[in-house]
Amino acid sequence: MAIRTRFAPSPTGFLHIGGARTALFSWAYAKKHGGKFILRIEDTDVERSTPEAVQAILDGMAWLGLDYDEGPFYQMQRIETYKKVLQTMIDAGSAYYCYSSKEELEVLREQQTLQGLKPRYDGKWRPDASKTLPPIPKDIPPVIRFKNPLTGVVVWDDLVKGRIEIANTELDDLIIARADGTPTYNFCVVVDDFEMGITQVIRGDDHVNNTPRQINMLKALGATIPQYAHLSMILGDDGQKLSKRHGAVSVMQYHEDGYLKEAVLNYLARLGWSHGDAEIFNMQQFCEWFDLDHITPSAAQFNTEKLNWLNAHYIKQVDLDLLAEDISARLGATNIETNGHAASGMPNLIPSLKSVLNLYRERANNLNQLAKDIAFFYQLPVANAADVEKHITADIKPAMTSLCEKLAKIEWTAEAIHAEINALVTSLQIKFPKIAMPLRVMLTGTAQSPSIDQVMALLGKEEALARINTYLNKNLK
RNA sequence: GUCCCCAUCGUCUAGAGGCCUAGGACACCUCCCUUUCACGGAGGCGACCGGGGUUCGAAUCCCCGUGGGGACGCCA
Repeated sequence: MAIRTRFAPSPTGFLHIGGARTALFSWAYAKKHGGKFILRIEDTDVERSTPEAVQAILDGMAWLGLDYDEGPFYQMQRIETYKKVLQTMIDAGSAYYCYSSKEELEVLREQQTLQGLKPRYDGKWRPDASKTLPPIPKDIPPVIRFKNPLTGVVVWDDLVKGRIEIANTELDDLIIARADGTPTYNFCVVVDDFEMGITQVIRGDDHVNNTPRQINMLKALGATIPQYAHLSMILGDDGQKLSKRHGAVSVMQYHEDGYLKEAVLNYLARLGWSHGDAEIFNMQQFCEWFDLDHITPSAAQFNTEKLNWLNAHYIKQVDLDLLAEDISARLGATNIETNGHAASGMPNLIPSLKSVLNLYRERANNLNQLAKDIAFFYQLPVANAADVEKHITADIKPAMTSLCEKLAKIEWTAEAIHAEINALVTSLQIKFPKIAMPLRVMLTGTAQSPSIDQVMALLGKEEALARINTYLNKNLK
């Protein structure tokens, strides 16, 4: 049978890391088996669903490249279908009207909780051959409840957690349509999974408790029961549960925070799933390897350090044109131009972004940091005061002046620059850093950079000498 | 409270009864490289929650604890 999986978020917020991983696993499973991946928006909670949230989810999936074969289907556009099924179930006696008011149910729940019982519907309106139903109140619009079996157990072989067994006595008759006639979550899921021919339901394990109810309804509808795979949750970096109040962020936030989607995908893939010792792999490999057997049933803690490590890897690997495009956008966001125009106060030629990235990508693990680190090529840096004080001292002025004179005459390559500095430190019998460090601070504004000769080569002769002279013209301490 | 789930280095994990003196990765530490900071390379530290079984043999199977989590909505 053809594999059909689905991702079914409710649009009440952005696509967070847990949702993204669920989508990724569902997507990969379909890809692996040559099946279809379906996107379904579960928006039956009209109060909390928003179009912005729908868009945020779509954006998140688009960024990660999680393309779907069918959908997005919106449940609110399928109301007529649900109503038909609802009527069928009432006619068949597998669902019934319930006139218990919200207030009444609340009192019931309170009493049960007080008695240490599991809060549940008492079956007041459940039709039964052996009992007569109370008279129907005029002023209460009824909800529809599913007539859950009273005995027996629901069993399924969870693809990640193994066999799970829940007694029907633990379940009550859940509401499948509200008083206003709109169907509820558990019911819509059942109808949709059935009608959309879903073969594997891969979702968060907060749904484990819904599964027996859904299976019972599926059975009542005469549907084939799909296989279920319940993924455990992802904890925050601090081991705490992720929530709106605590630590949960949109996947798009990772983009803003300087992460490559390749790193996020690879990281997410390894969170709760493994393929032997494989740590670094692309999505094509992932789709080939992916299986449900190697998913850990226990919760996983998010680890930013490891994400950073993967990010560093992919910054080195990613296509240079794409990297330049990304960094250019990040620089542009801070009004730094990189394409041929000189920034204000910096009259000389500027190096190509790609050549700069070629030198700098090796040492970066974050795109924002990378953009920040290379900004000095495109605008005058504001030097770190402590570095200036430490490295640019009056005693280096003669050496620096003489170096500038030499540099002015040479062909501007890293090798030639290096040779000049070397000749200078040799003749003066000083250590290389004695010259390299002040140069670094003068040129880049900081005491950290790649080989200073390579930085200078990229900066260009005029600009490099100009920056050095700015300091030589000052009174140095 | 009731039901369900989970439990290997700090973290992500390998592990399907003997291949385990428990492997890999991130982080951390040391050394090397070096022109600073990184990158990179080589090492190191570091775990089977506890107790009972089953078995010739248990990280692995079973039971009981303990700890953590989830669910108990006219939310999804």
